[in-house]
Amino acid sequence: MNTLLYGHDPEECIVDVHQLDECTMRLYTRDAAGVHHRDERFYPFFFLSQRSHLEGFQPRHWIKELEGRAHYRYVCAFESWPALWDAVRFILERHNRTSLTKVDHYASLETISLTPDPVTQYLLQSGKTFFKQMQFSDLHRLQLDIETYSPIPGQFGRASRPGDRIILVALSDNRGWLHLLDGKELTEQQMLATLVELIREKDPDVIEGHNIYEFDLPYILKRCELHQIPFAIGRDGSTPQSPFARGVQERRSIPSVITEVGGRHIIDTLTLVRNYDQSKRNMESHGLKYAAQYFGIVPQNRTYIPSEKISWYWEHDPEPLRRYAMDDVFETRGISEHLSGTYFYLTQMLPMSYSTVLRSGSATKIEHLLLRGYLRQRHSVPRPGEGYQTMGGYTDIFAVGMLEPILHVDIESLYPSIMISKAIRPRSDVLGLFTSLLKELTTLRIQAKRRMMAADDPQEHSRLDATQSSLKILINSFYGYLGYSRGMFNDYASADEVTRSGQEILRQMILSIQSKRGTVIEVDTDGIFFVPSEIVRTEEDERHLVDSLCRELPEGITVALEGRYRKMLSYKKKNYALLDYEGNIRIKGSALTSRSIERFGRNYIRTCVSCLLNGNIAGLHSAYIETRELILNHKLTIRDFAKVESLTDTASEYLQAVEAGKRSRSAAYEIALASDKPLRRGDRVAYYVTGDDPNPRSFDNCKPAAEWDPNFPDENIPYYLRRVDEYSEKFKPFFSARDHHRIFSVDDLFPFSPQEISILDPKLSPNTLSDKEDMNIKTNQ
DNA sequence: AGCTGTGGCAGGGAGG
DNA sequence: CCTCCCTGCCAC
Repeated sequence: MNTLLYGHDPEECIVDVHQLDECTMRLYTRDAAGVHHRDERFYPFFFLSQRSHLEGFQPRHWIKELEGRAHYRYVCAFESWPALWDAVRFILERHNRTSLTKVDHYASLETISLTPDPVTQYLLQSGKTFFKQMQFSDLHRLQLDIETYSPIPGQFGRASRPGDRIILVALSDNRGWLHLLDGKELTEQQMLATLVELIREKDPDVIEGHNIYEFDLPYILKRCELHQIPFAIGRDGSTPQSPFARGVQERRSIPSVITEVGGRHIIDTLTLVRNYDQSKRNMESHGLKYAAQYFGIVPQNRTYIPSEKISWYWEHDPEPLRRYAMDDVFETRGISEHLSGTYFYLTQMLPMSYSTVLRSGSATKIEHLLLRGYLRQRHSVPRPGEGYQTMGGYTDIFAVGMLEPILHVDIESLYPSIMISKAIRPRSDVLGLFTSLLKELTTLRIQAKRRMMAADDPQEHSRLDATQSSLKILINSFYGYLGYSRGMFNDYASADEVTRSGQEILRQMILSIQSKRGTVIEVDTDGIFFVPSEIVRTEEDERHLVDSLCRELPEGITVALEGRYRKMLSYKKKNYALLDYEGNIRIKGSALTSRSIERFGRNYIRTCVSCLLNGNIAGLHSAYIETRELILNHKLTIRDFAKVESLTDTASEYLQAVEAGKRSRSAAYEIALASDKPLRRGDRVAYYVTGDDPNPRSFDNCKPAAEWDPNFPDENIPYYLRRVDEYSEKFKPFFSARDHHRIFSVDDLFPFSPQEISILDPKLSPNTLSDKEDMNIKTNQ
């Protein structure tokens, strides 16, 4: 089983048609009654996107249409290996190809691409790029950034406009090399040719850039095309490719993302930042400048130039622009240094390329591990099961208000621990790889963590930290995979069993804390916030408490003290704020902190929460008054009151849903549709509300944020004042109705005085946990 | 095209 | 007013 984890070398991957005989399958058939029958014979097989590829092919074969498959719709199974080879030759001749090479590993069971793919082939042939036995610091990484010019004032350079061009190419690498190709000295053709030369000469393993997939590379490629210069930067002399540049996408003209080049890896630091923020969720933007500030890697005397002024600077004062470009690549390197190590080490464990590891989700990674095991053992794989998961984590709230002091305990790796200790796994995993993989990875992680603690060398320490955190990501994905509707090995009943056990353990721990005179405040899935009994005074006492909680839980389940806090503001389930002993405040939950709340609202709520946690009643009232004043006097700018929403649907999906009455019109979509830019999935739209109706239908009283003019501010003042009152409503549970009204209202004849106003005692749920459960049972009946 | 899960809160629109 | 439904965002 060990060998499963040391992947990504040629013999572990089904890379080309010569290894096809590693692939076998069982056929499953469904009869009229819907009952599945398993055909006991094994067949050689491959997968096809179109049945027509085999039209006219004589030898006996089965073609079955797959359900729920995106690219490849048919599986073809042959009774014998010679029949398979006949079919392969037949297809090759029909399509005038000399070789078949598969492209991506997700598809390793279902795909033989008819597109020769030198990129992947080269990646797989070049031992260096497997990263086996390599350390992150051994990688030669090169950072690249281009600046573009447009003769039209205030416009960005566009790759396809002949008058526009690339004016600067900034390069750096992790060995300290910095280089600038300058359009004042070189023509664009010369720059592009030199760029190719430089990359080939430097021979990096990895090329990095911020938004390099969707901006720098496509731009460079387009310019190269115009000048008829091959952008042959691959180690095999190939040009960058999109892994999806195959039939279907080309016809639909979906812009393909460039992610692969022969023998090297292309890494977009924008993807790194997005992935990072997906788990942290506290970044304001994913742009290079903000991210560099966020990670504290801004060079001294950093030059900033707004993008619409680039052309002006180039014409009038190019020197700052050169410094700006160099600062960009320097920051790109810093971000990659910070975030890519984890993916690098993951690539050593998964049968995927570096950039695929970066761009794929966690369930895909688990599936690849399982698939590799099945392929090696020449065993058939199941199809995804139908059904749905019915259960999740247990969440509850037992107290609302201000509480102190606070302990936060959490069960370590709850779901993985349950799956290991109860050997919960997909029933379709007949080889039993799921549990052994999970155990193996957990053991490796514990070892890595132990060695990390012991490591003196800071570099060794950070390497081990990256390793263990990448293992953690994998380990935590096993549970999600069970309930994944498209997972070949999914098993909803097993997923329910995991969550059911989790709920049971958490309830047990709540009772345990209550029996020790602790006041439980809020619980969520695997963690509990509570006020310990008064006899728990020292940190020593706290440790004892945690130890005794641990002893009362089942074997294999451990509890850790996750944090200790001075005060907690408990608002609703999954919504609370914490004040630690250093005076820092952490706010959690979509009701209190959310991107969909306007910035002024977030600031206002944060100020109020801070005042509450610090017992500053006067501060609440002045925050209310000041926020109102800002709105009334047009002191806010568009960045403060614009609402930013992201769009999940395409234009046609939205319009259809509205037409069908399935959803109502929404301001964000209407704004996006009205603009001249095409609406894309995931676009973020910033808009504000206009008019003077405090309760407007926002979709016909809204304007794009970009159209707001500070000289003629037309934001809807009554509406935004109403928002302040709505936000103030959130603090109702903390005061008597009278006090709340006094704090959150404008001064009348008598000026506001915080005297005699006090924060209410917390409202404890009158019932114990067991009462609550009784109630639930009653209401269910 | 890609694609781990459930639970929970808030806001907006539509219709009573 | 209220309720229902939908979406977006967030916690874990």
